[in-house]
Amino acid sequence: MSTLSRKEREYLARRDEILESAQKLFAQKGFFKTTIQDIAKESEFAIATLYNFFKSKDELYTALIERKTENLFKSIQESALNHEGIKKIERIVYAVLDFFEKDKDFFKLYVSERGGFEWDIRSELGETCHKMRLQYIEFLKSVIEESMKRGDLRDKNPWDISFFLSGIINSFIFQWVNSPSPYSLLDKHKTIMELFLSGVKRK
Amino acid sequence: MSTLSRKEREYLARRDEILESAQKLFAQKGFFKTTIQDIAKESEFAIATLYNFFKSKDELYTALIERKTENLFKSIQESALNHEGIKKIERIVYAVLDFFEKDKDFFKLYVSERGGFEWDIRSELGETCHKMRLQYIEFLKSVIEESMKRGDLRDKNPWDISFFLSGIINSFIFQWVNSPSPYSLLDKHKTIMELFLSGVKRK
DNA sequence: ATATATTAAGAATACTCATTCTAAATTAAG
DNA sequence: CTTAATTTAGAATGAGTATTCTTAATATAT
Repeated sequence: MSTLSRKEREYLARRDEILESAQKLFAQKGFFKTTIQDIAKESEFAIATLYNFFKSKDELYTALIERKTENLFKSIQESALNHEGIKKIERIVYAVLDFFEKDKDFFKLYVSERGGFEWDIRSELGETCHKMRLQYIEFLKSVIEESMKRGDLRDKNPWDISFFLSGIINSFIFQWVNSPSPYSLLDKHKTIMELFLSGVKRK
Repeated sequence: MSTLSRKEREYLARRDEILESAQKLFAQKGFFKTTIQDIAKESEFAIATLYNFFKSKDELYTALIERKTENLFKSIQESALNHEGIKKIERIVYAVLDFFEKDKDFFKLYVSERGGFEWDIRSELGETCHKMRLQYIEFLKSVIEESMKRGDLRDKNPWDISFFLSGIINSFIFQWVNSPSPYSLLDKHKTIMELFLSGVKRK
């Protein structure tokens, strides 16, 4: 039995429905071309009702990105527990692929906001996204440094390697999101690790 | 002596000025938050004058992206001439880095449009960008296949390797664009090639 | 120098929304 | 059942801004 009353649970369930509808539309058409009316229709709530849940369109969007980004980081960190060295990196890569495989739409928002190019530098959302992105890269860096200390990886600038790894992952997700023929993203896990570790040169 | 009349040359020069001003603003604030008035002020032309050069804001933006993207591909292809195998790949990577080092603002637009997430699926701009992106990846793929045939690279799915390579390049440019401390992007050329060829695993 | 075409400035137009308001309908609670 | 709160539909409001129009100024060409 939950500690929340039925009313509270229903409130949160409705809020989630709105967020999911909004995400679908934002991923399809982008922030600016998605209207509140679109979201109202998709979620089957009245416009005025949406404003009972969120103060503004911006707040709705921010809530959406923040919630999911937090989930992503939580998954990544959990997946890394109880593993060390290269195995730990492998678990992280798997967790990222798994997360986006289950939530393709979110990837579109995630990369759209990466760097916050569509936002004023001082926008609140830009700040939040930027912070989370740093948090992610910081974590990657710490894991990579650990692996270098263990002697699993060559000694190189750990920042470079973090960007290298996230770059590979993103480009494979990107390819998958845009591919017309559906396949499982997780199938690319092995390929990604192999390329990351050994590159493409013939020995 | 050019084949164009002075008038024509001046016309094109003005057009270029507008495009450069627009690029600066679009890179700073994004497409939707940049107004025609902003562009008029920045370029020091009147609003009505802008409409003598471009039918609409969309057309201006499209012209901008297309022109530069074409330049990028031209540079890449030229740089690859008279080289073979890994050396050829190295020249291509260098050309990309060099291009964006000289035109940081354009990178922001380029990645914002990659995949066209901010656009309706049927938008004309989305189409064009998508075509050019394919053209780029096709070229990369052909060069990589060539290298595999020569025995320089291991035999793998050439699509995967193309995305791998473009992913590495993009992530290093991305890092550079967002970095507060300025450094030369070209300095990363060696690192990129090394990672691409040999990965990070300790031998 | 005069006629023609181009450019400028900014007002006028026309839309598209985000957000708020209103009054009726629905639901929950006592 | 009655009262209070929530939800709804859709109209009203109010910004913002792309695009066009008008008229004056400027440059170009003959």
